[in-house]
Amino acid sequence: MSSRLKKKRVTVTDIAKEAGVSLKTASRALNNSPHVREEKREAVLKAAKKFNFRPNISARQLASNRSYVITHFYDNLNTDYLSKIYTGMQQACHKNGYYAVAEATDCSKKKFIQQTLEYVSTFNIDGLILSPPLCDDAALISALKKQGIKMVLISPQETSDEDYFVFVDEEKSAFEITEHLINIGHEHIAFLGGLKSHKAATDRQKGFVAAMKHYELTASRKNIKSGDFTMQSGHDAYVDIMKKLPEATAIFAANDEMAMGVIMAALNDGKKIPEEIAVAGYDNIRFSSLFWPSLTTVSPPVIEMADYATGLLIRLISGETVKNKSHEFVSEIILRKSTNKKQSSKK
Amino acid sequence: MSSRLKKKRVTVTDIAKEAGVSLKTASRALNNSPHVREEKREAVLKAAKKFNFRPNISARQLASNRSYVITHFYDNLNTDYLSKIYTGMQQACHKNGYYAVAEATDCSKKKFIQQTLEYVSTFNIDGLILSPPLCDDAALISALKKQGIKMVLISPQETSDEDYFVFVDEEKSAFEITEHLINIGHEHIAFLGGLKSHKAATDRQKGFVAAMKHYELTASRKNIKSGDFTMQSGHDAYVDIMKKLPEATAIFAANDEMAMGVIMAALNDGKKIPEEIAVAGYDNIRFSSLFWPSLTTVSPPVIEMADYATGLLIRLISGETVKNKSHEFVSEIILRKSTNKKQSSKK
DNA sequence: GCTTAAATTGACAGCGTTGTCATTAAAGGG
DNA sequence: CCCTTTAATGACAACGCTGTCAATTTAAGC
Repeated sequence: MSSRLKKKRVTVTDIAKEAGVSLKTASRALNNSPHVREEKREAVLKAAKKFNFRPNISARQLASNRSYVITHFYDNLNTDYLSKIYTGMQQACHKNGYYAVAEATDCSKKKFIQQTLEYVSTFNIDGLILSPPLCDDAALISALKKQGIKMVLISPQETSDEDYFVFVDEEKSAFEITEHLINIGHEHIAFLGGLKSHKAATDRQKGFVAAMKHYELTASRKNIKSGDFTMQSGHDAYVDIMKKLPEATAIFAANDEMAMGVIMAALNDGKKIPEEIAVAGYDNIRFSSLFWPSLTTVSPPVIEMADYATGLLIRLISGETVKNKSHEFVSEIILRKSTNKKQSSKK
Repeated sequence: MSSRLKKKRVTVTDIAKEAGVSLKTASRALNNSPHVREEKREAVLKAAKKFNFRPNISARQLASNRSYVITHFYDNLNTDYLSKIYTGMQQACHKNGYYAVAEATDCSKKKFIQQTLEYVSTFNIDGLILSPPLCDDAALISALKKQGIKMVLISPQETSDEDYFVFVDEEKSAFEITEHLINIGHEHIAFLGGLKSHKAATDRQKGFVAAMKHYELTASRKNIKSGDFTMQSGHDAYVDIMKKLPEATAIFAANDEMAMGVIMAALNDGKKIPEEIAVAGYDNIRFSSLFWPSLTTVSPPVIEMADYATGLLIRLISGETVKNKSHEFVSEIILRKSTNKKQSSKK
């Protein structure tokens, strides 16, 4: 019974016939070209809907000499972060008929810049998203620029007014989460920073110091330590902090892993969390909500940032001129069990 | 000076001219067609190399009516797992000139099957990779089959000999890691299982029981508990285990998160790890190596599985007939600090 | 060496879009 | 109401590759 007819694809030609216009007019209408009379546009869109028309992406790519592919280059093992970026890219790509691809690189390799350029030209990539640490590789970026390829950077450390980028105000968020600790009654708060070379870490420290000063609490050598972002270093720092500042009742670590190390050391030390020691982190890694006790932390809106960055990139690719070269995002403070006792508000 | 000549693309025609053959012969040589004389093939490949020829993917897609895109559909928030699958897919895709795409779905939605079918036809997807839980959605799979789309499943719970899939022997790995605990001297080992509905969890339990029996140790209600895969449930289970089986010196949890919960509860309980309580997990989530103490666990070769699955899929797409519909993988046992004391080998 | 079968090769027509450019219709100016 | 300008439209040629099928070459058989 089931006659296996080769299912014919619906093409623009079919739509044009149905709508009683030429192929090209149909194409224009479907691509939001301004040079189409309103009534014809409607007829075309109606026909397209009727036939459930989907343009053939390959044909479009071939004819327009664009790939409709945007690639995110990364050199980063934090899959959590990568997935969020990919999700954001997908969101923006879906809206615009683009493809999102993620590509790992190894920027320590000598040939990586050349390989990247080759990749871009082989696949005729329309645009790039670069995340840390690649977004700070001046040599890579200038090589790409020379090729005339569009790109948008996510959270670069150094910003130039030549580049398009998105970023998040780390200092502000650090201020706010410190403020939260102060508001719930803490006065002796220690900060556990990260590597000096990491701009985000120093920004977070600035925010901490600013908040402490604002509330007339001391922020000095005594309550500012630094780690290397690992859980182990968080553990060690706790021991150190308790030695030098035994009156501390709260610790704010510059990333979640160190915060978890702090929590484990504190538990090991017989302290109750959050009753005796409150702990806050930064980043909202996936594990922060699964951890026990769940971790109060700062959640950067990575998905939104990637979505915005990709949308911006697509506009650039389309030849639009965009005035604002950068866009600021604000992180969310996520209150969880590691600081949440009775919420004795002091405010 | 730099005359902005529009960089001309190298096409198959150029290669053909250089090699002194026809367009079609060049095309054949470049596509490993068997019907080309060796000397001509070499000439073509040499010319391609000389001109650094890269085929235009869009043109190929258009002419061959294939998209060269493979999509991984998932409904899973474990970014860690997803990233590994994507990496494996990328590996296989790179080797074969395909694109890898990852697409989130929500299989609780009514319309999700229809949406999936639409997606596949819109983008003319050549093949699909399905991971849990989608790989066990019979309705989805039969709908896709009806469309004639090729797919390979990753770790399905139920296997049919109609489907192509890759899987990993959970029971065996659970046996091995239990054996490891026994080998380093433990006799009273508790198992912390997961949800009954989760086949992997019951397999892991079977492996545990088998190992215990094999070494003539008891595995009964007393030392088999179950949790719900969360860290909190690991914590609670530890308390329970210590009540019912105070002589326990090792705990094997059916996933890493529960294992971490166990560790935290044990530390809180004043126990030293691994000296007084050894803990092993399962899955090797990213955090397992960052955790402190780092976690002994079972690491399923997800990247390799995805690589293999994708390679298989590409062969199916190419029309190859593959006899072995499934392929088994073996997980690696990763020994870390949470069990590693002196390695008092008993064997 | 001749006939037939098999392997190789190439001419050419698409694939479904978009770009170009010439043509036609509408609008505006006097 | 005619002439000029501007907007709208359509014919047709790309885009770079693969599929089809007929033409040609090579190998095989006797």
